[in-house]
Amino acid sequence: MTTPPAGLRERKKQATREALREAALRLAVERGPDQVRVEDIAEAAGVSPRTYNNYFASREQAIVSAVTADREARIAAAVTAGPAGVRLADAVTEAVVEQYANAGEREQQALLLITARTALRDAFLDATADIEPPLTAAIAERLGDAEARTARVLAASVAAAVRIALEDWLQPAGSAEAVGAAGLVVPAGSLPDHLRTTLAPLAPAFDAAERRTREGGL
Amino acid sequence: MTTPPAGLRERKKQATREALREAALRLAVERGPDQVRVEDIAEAAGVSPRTYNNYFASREQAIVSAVTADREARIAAAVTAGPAGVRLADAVTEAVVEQYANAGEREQQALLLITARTALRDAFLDATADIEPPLTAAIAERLGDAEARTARVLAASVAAAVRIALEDWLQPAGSAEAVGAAGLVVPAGSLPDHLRTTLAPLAPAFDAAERRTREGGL
DNA sequence: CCGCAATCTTGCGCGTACGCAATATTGCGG
DNA sequence: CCGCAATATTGCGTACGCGCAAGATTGCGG
Repeated sequence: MTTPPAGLRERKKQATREALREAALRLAVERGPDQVRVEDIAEAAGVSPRTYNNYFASREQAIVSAVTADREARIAAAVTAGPAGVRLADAVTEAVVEQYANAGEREQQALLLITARTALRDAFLDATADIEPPLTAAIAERLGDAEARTARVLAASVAAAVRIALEDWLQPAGSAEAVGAAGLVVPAGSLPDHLRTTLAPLAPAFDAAERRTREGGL
Repeated sequence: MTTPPAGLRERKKQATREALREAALRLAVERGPDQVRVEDIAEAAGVSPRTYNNYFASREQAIVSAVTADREARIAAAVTAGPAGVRLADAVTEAVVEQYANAGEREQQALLLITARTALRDAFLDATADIEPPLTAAIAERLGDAEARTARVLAASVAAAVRIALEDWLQPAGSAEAVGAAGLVVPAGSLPDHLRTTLAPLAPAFDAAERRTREGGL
C-alpha cells in the first residue's frame, strides 16, 4: 500500500527530497544554522534554488525534516500494530513515546542545533502537527467510522499535547526556574516520562470514546 | 489588572494597531485581498511599511486580526464568569460557542472574504491558537495549581478542536461531498451546534480533571 | 521505437519578512 | 521645566516564498 515498486519519477523525487534534507542538515552542522542560505542547500543538492522551494516551504523545514523525517508514519504504524487488548489511550501514548525516545546519534546532535535557534525550534515544534493525519487514521480504525470526528479531535489533541511536552522539555531552563508553590515544572525529567505525564489528562477522553464504540458495536 | 489607565505610549500603540487592522480590512474589502500590498496598508494607517511589520508578522495577520481582535480575552472572561456550579466542560464549550456565534455585520462580510482566499483562511485558522494562553489561565483557575499542566493540555486541545470545527465549517463543500456510510460530514449545520459536537469528545477529560481537583481539595 | 500528454525543473520578477543601526518620541526623576 | 534612559519608528539591505510561463523529463499507448 505504501510503496508499490513506484515509477522512476517518484523515486527521483524522493531522492531529491532526501538530498536536500541531508545537505541542509550537514551544512547547518558544519557552519552554523544562520550561515546557510537556501542557495547553498540547493547547490549542494544539485538543484536550482527555485526547486528547493518546490520541496520545502521554508529554509528551516528542510533541516528539521532531516530529523523528523517519517516520524508520522511510524507513530501511526505503532498504534495500528498495538494489540486490540490494550486501552487505546495506552496504545497511542506508547506509540508516541517510542518514536521520540529512540533518538539516534545523529538526531541527538541535530537536537542541540535546533534548540539553539528560535526559528528552528519553532519549525521543529510545528512539525509535530504532521502526526495528526496519520494518527487520525490509526485512531479511526480502532473507533470505527461512527467516531470519525472524535478520532480527528483526539489526534489533534495528542499532537497539541506532544507539542506542549516538547516545548517544556526544550526550555533552556533559563526562564523563571523554580515557580515555587505547586508549580512543579519538571523540565529536567526524562522525555518519555514527560510525554506520558503530559498525555495522561487526555486518557479519559479516549476511554469514553472507546467505551462508546464498544456499546455501539454490540 | 488588564487596563490600569496606562500611559500615552501604550495607548498610541493600540491606536496604531487598530488603525492598521481597520485599514487592512477596509482595503481588502474595497479592492480584493490580493490587490492590497503591505505598503498600501501602512500608508493608509500613516506609518512606514517597516513599522507595519513591527505589529504584524504577515500581510494576512492584520486583515484577520480585524475580525478575531480580542476574541481570546472574551473567551477567557466568559469561562471565568461562569458560575462554579456548572461543569467546567460546559462552561468552556459555551464560552467558545458564544464568542463565535455573535458574529456582527462586519464579521460576516469579512468571513466571506477570508473563506475565499486560501492564505487568509489559513491565517484565520491559525489565529484560533491564540485562545490557548488565556484559556489555560481560566481553566487553571478552576482546577487549581496542582493541575496546571492539565489545564495547558486541555486548553490546547480545545483550541485544536475549535480549529477543526472551523475547518470543516468553512469547507466550500466542493470536496467529496457525501462520504457515504457513517461519515456524516455535517458541514452544513449551524456553527454553534457544530462547535458543540466537535468539543464534546473532550468533555470526559475535563470531568476527570475536575473530579481529581475536588478529591484533592478535600 | 515513437510521439504525446503529464509532470517536474528552472529563471524571472514581485512583494514580503526582518536584522541592524540611526533617529525620534515618551515620560520619569531631578 | 529639563535632561536622560527607555522605547518606538524608520530606512536600508539581504534573503526568502512563490506565481508564472517556458523548457526539459518521464513513461504510457500505439
